[in-house]
This record gives sequence, C-alpha cells and structure tokens, in this order.
Amino acid sequence: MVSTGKRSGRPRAGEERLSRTAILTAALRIVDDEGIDALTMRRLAATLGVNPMSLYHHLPNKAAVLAGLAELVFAELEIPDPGAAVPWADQLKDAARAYRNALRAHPNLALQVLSDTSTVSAVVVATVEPFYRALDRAGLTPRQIVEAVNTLIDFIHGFLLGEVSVRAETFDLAPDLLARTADLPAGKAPTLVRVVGELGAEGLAYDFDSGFEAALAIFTAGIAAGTTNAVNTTGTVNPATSVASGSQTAPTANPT
Amino acid sequence: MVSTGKRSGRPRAGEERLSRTAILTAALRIVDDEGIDALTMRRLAATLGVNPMSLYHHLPNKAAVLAGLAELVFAELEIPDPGAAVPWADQLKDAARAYRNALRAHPNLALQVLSDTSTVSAVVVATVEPFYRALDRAGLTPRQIVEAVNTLIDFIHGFLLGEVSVRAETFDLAPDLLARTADLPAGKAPTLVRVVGELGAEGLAYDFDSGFEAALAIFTAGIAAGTTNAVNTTGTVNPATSVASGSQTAPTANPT
DNA sequence: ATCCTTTCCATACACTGTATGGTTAGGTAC
DNA sequence: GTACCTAACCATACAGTGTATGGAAAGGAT
Repeated sequence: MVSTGKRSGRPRAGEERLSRTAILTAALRIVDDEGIDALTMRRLAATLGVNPMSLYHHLPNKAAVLAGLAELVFAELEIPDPGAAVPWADQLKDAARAYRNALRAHPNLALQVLSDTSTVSAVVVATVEPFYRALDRAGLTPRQIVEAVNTLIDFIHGFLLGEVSVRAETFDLAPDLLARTADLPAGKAPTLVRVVGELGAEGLAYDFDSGFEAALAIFTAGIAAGTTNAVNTTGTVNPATSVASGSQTAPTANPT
Repeated sequence: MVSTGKRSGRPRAGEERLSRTAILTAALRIVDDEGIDALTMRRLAATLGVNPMSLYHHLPNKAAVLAGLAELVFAELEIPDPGAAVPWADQLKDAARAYRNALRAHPNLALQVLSDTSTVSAVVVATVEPFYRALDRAGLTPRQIVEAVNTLIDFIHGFLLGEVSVRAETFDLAPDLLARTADLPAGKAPTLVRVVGELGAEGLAYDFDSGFEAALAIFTAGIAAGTTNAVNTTGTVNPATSVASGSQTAPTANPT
C-alpha cells in the first residue's frame, strides 16, 4: 500500500524506474566495473531494481543494449579542431589522439565497439570531419583524403585492439619482445632476434603512448610524401600510381 | 556387440574417435560454414559422433577450443620472403599482403583471432621475420624497425576488423560513404561532404583491395621518409625526434 | 592378476536470453 | 463516468549454454 512499494502493474506517473538511457547508463557502469561478461539481462535488471523482462519494453534484446553502449561511447567522442592555427599534420595527430582516447575510456567495451560495424561506420562518418579538414589543408586529392583517413582510422582500431587487451598498467613492449624472442628455436628468426636484442641494449622504454606517436609520425610523413611526389626506394610515388596498383593481391596462393 | 557399436567405456586401441586436432578441425569447419555462434560444445560433439563431455578430455574448456582455432589459422600463415631480389618496400608489401590473406581465409574467426592477444603476440613474433628483414635492409634503427612493424601489423588488424564484418562480396566504399553523408544534417561536416561528393563524381571504384594498397603506399613512403631525414610540413623528421615525442597524449581532458 | 590411467558416456546444475501472458495505471473517446 | 487501448511493470517457463561429478570399459604397467 505504500506508494513506493513494489507493485505488479504500471507505475504511477513520475515513478517510472526505467528508460532507455537509464538502462544503458547502468549497463555501462557494470561493463566498466566488472567487464563485458558481467553484463547479463538479469544482472542489469537487478541493479535497476526491476524484473528482467521489464527491460524488453525499452530495448528489443541484448544486442540492442550492446549497440546502445557503443553509441554511448562514441557520443563522448569530441574531436577538437584547432583549425588553421597549427600545421595540418598536428591537426591530424590531435584528431587521432582524441579518437584513441575516447575509445580507451571504456576498455572493457572496446572489442564490442570496434566490431559493431554498423555503429562504427555511421558514427565515424559523423565525427571524422577534423581528419578530413586537416588532409584537405594538406592539399590531397579527394581520393587520397579518403584513403588516408581510412588507413589512419583502421590503424587506430588495430592499435586499440592490442592496447585494451593488456591489463597491466605499465606495459613495456621491449622486455616482452625480448622474452618472447628468447623462446624461439635458435636460428629461427635471426633478424628479429638481433633487432630486438639491440633494442633491449638501448634500454629504451617502449610503451603504448610512444608507439602511437611513432605511428603518427610515419603516417604524416607518408602522407606528406604523397603530396610532394617524393621519391622512395620503390620508385616515384604520385597520385596516379598510388591508385593504379588497384585490386592486386598477394601472389601467394591460399595454402588451405 | 558390433565392434563399432556405441559402448560406454574406453574404445579399443585404434578406435579412438577424438584427438585435439580432430576436434579443432571439426570446430574450424563449423565456424567456417556457419559462423562462430554455431560452435557449441554439444554441436561440436555431435558432428564428431561423441558425447559432449568427451571433448573435455582433450581440451580443458571452450576457451581452449577457440584459442586452438586461432592457432590453426596462424599455422597457415606462411609469409613468402623474396629476399634481396626486390626492393625492400616490395618485400614489406608482400609480407603485409600475405598476412592479410592468411587472416582473411577464415573471416568468421577473425574477431576471435585478433582479440586473442596471447596467441597473437606469440605467433606474430614467430612469423614476422620477413617484416624485420625488409626494414633492416631499408636501413632503419632497431627502434624504428620495431615501431614500423608494430604500426603495420596494427593497421592490418584494424583493416581486417572492418573487412571481415562486411558480408557483401563486392563492396564499394564510395557509394556507401555517399549514402551515409547524405543522411548527415546539412552543414554538419562540410569538408567530408565535399570530399566524398568529388570522389563520387570521379566514379572510381574503391574496394578493400585498393584501400589496402593505398595504405601500403602511405606506409612505405612514411618509412622511407624517416630514413632520409625528409622534410615534411611539420618540420624536420629524424630518428631522434621521432622517438622524443615520448609518452605525450592528447591535450584534451577526458570528458567522462 | 592387480591397479592406475585413459577415453568415453550419463546425469545434473546453474545460468543464459527471451517468449508468453498477466496486472495495473495513463490517456483518449464517447 | 465508463469503455477501450496502450504502456510499464512482474511471474512463469522454456530451450539452450558450459561444465562439474561420477561411472564404465579398455590399455598399460607391475
């Protein structure tokens, strides 16, 4: 009889306990705190003080909950655009850093977000404007711009895939590589072993942040080279040939 | 009484129906044919004509089955190495194409493979020797080599993430982008809209293959620029500064 | 011949997403 | 007011999941 007591029918006006956003917010908290596997419909309903089936009046199924979470993460994605105040390469790098950071904010959700293609492509389109602006300023052709943006976004996705699955707070790739190469059969991968050995000798820290920055440097240099018809060791690179390679794939047959 | 009849105890010598590889082979077939969700322990046991619990004598749990599948896929990864017969950039590109193709052979498994970090890092170490050789020939420092290889591998992973989740046989990004940009609110992303519009006007096909090749061109150009102290619009790039950027991250605060 | 180990099977449990259908309140039409 | 429809909740139930437990039969070692 108490007004807030648990009754079975429709709640009084203003006493609704559920809404799409309330559900998604609770779900995001569970995933952030305890991982994606902890998110079950029963668990979600319990934290909202509600019967599991009530959730289905606001979301059609669990897949919709996960898609909604991906949406939430991207909604936090605000890419700063310093505009013409900085060189285009810095503008591009800032956009890339912001994109990475937004997806890193919810590591337990990264795999879901990255593999939810429909959400990704829809939202990416709406948020990558700064990337396009930077490359437009750099003087690339439309096709080169699309190619460069896709390449950079794909790289960030792949980078995040590796980054979020390492639990340790401080991760240094150099020792990890050293340990792994030590396990290899002798003479198996001589160049790898030598290179990693020399790197270890330098004693330089190689964490995710510096790896990301190094990648950005490679990208911007490669993009800049494309705009200036720079010569590399494979021969002349210009807009025509960079596209003309077309649909060629590896000459190796599928060994299956 | 028939020798091949279903009995309850241990099978006679030579009549064992199970083994780790037999299980994994059957599992791979299910995943290839019907997708990763079709793989359940009961289903797997049924196709092997065996009780579900029998599987647990050869693999400790389902996660081990999935990890084993990732292993299988990487086992097919044979990266050709033309050696010094071709320029280092072509050597690198061939390795990248082979890597992509190996993981594309089992699209339903890609997500599992890419997110199984322990398998990935262990196997990647053992198979990326050609990448290291190519970059060693290019004259990079050990650190630059590790940076470049990680960048390239991460890119391929991200690229595959997008590629395998598109079901259509023929996919052209240009029309897809056009359609998506058409849905944007007017004036939302002017550069994006203009660039994509111009790209559409060109009428050029933009499939995954050409996108991949374009990315490889950007990479090799960027790597080559790093070795020759090339000048880009942000200033001088050389080994020292490409590392010195260190652990800097985006200046934007986390908006959570 | 005895005992341990290996390879299989049968049963059972806790847990999952969700289909079905009931109960109550809000909103609209007469 | 009084039907009637819809919305927001709850209770029950079902098929399917991974796997713990324990038993049966054969192989191998002593």
